[in-house]
Amino acid sequence: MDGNIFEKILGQDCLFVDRRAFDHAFEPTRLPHRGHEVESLVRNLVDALNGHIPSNMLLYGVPGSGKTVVTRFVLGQLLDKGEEMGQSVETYEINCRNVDTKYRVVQTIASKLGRRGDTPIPFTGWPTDRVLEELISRMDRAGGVHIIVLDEIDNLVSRAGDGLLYNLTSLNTSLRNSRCCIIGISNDLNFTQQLDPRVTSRLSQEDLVFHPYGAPEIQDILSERVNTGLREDVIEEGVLELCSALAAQEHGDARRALDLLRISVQKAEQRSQKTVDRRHVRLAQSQLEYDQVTPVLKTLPLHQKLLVLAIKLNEDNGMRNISTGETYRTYSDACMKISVEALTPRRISSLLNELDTLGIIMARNVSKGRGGRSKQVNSAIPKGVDAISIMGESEPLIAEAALGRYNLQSQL
DNA sequence: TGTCCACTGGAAGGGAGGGCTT
DNA sequence: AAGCCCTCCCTTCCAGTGGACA
Repeated sequence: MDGNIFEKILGQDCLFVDRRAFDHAFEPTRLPHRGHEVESLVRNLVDALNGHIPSNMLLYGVPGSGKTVVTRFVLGQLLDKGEEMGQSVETYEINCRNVDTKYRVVQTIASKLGRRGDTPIPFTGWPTDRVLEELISRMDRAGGVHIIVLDEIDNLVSRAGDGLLYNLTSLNTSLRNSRCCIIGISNDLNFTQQLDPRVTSRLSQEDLVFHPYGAPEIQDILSERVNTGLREDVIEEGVLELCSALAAQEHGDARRALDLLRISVQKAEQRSQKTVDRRHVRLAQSQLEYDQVTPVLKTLPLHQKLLVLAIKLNEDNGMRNISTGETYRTYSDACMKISVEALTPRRISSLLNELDTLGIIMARNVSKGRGGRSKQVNSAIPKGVDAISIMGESEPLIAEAALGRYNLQSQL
């Protein structure tokens, strides 16, 4: 081969000026169409600078409606101002999708407050109350105002209950030398229904609803990022409109629009084209659908994979709206073929709910009268994903065996 | 109006695995 | 080493449910 293999790509014209402008974690300096929300947060959090305790807040809105980015933006400015004024303000952002138990949330915050010489708090082992006590003493030691942001708080409550929120919202009664404020961010408007009324009244002293972006608003956000992230005149007419319209269909998700645009630009680059047109957006759309599902599938535990396989198998045989019972029969059949003990129907019912939450299947409860009550299950997996992709490349024989095309037992 | 079906989903608890304390 | 605490994954039990049907 002539020359270095990287040279060909390195020499290519790049359409991006700054790729980070399309990152989900990118923090823009302007937040179009979120002025009202920024102001509400600022009006409340300014108390932290005056030495008072800001009200606890709950921010609601569909995914990609700017809740997290607005909160980060405001807290960033708050920290700057606090430093300038010599007011001690600490902020903690916890994503409750990753940190989803009472112990871990408290442990994460307390560890962030740790200093050299402190006993490190283990990931597990201590009684939760002890970690909570440690948190209180470390907060008091640091002093000032502590603002705890619990992103995807609905996820925490559905997994771990509202015990933690009870503790956190009553921290101020135990703190002597510092003050604490909670900002909960939720995708689910009705999640407070799962809470004890006492927790609800303390937590949602102020509610802020982020309405989904409409297509024109998403278009403004995209234009902003195009100016920062791309070369001039790269985007052809109609591209931003299409990205915005597609994302607006998906409940006004601005992140989705940014992903679409970023991948569209990459598609144009891969083809050594100097501009991005609507065909690139269509290509990006189908890649996004594929990419959304396959990494999630790969990380699923074996029984969930088998469950997805069972649903897919039924669908390949022309079935739609498959009942829980039918899904279970196909699943346990597949388990038998690979000599794995099937889980109980109760467990499978829960796993179907989990797969529904992950967006891998669509399940809804229906009653067929005397035919009983059940779920109607359909897969949400794009057509191009086959059994091998579901089971993962490392387990092709298991996939073949589960489909009955290969005898695993003869190999055991 | 009551019965019945095929489940759903809450509650309780077992057991494995991991870590800390005494 | 024993005892304790925590999470995670799972089972078992069972009351509850929506709507067709007799």
